[in-house]
Amino acid sequence: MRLFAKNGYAAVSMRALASEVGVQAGALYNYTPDKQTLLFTLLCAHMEELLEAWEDDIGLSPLDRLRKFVDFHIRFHADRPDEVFISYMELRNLTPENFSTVEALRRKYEDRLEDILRSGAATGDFAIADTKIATLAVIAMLTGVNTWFRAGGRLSLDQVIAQYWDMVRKSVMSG
Amino acid sequence: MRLFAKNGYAAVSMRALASEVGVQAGALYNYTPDKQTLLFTLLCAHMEELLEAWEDDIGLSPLDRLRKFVDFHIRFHADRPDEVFISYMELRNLTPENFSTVEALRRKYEDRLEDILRSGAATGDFAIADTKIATLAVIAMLTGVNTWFRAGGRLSLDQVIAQYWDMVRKSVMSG
DNA sequence: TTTGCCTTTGAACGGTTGTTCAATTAGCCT
DNA sequence: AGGCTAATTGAACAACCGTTCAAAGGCAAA
Repeated sequence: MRLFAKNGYAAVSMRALASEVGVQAGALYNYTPDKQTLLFTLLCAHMEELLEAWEDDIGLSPLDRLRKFVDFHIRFHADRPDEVFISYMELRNLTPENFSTVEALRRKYEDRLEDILRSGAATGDFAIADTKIATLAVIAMLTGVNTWFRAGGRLSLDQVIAQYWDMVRKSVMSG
Repeated sequence: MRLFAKNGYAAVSMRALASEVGVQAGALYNYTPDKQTLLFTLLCAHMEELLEAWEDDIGLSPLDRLRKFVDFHIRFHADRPDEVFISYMELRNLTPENFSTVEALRRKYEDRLEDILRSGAATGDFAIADTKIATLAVIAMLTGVNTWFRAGGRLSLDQVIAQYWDMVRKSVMSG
């Protein structure tokens, strides 16, 4: 993960991966059939961990569910910068079938957010023209945190989350 | 641009680039000292075109300036999917010096938006806790359009811009 | 201590990489 | 037509790529 994130999948050789774990290149083939499958496995594991970690609470109001989602998404992604970076940058290095699998997992995650936005739109708590677009807009905004946030910087993660929540909340609210 | 966007910088050989323009690999070295500089030149040109294309109008209200920015950003980026893709994905393939140069251009562009947000915050039109964060949040949200928008899809670009403008406007507005 | 199995090595495979360069070609000026 | 310059070729370079595999090594059970 570290090597892929820093240098890119194509630029990391099996020999470099092997030397990172103190082994010769050939030995890696006891653990993965090829390099492509290794990337696929890493991306799948990350997406499944993401899906498993998110727990919705449909007893809450749409607004509270959304707040919880924003908090969860930023925290989960901030904890895993390498995994997030790879799963956005290296999708094109997957075979078409593997890409479809990972993309389906991502869409499944997006659906979690769209559910919240739809329910809020239904109750009139939210004013959203198109929930699919709003979903993608919010996720892009939240995931963007990873491109600049560094622990120990000017702002704490809590402060960052507070402001993002403020913006997300207003962006979907009616009135 | 097309090849880099589709396959990634590292996966495109000089021979592939040459054959795309109907020439042998050696001939490319009359136009670039090396592959790395070619990428750098492309990224620089794109960022400079972006900066040159944006024209602010400080005579307008902060809200109108922001509306104009949203419209401009989405349109400019939707017109250049390859360039945008590359300039987000291939930054790590630049040497440190080249990376700094491109990053400086990007920051310069972000400053254009932050100027607007700051002026709106100063007049009280906007309610923004931290203009730097708001800048990055808005740009991430707008640039995200490129990951899914395709001309001829369910929504026209005008419709997309309208909804993004609605969300951006609300996210920075007071009240 | 020996057996048997699983892991690792290290060399080798054919192919591709970015880059260089002498030799050739192309195109324009006189 | 001849001559000069600039562009292009095609071969060559050393280095590295993902992957394979016979040989060697490590280690627990008998």
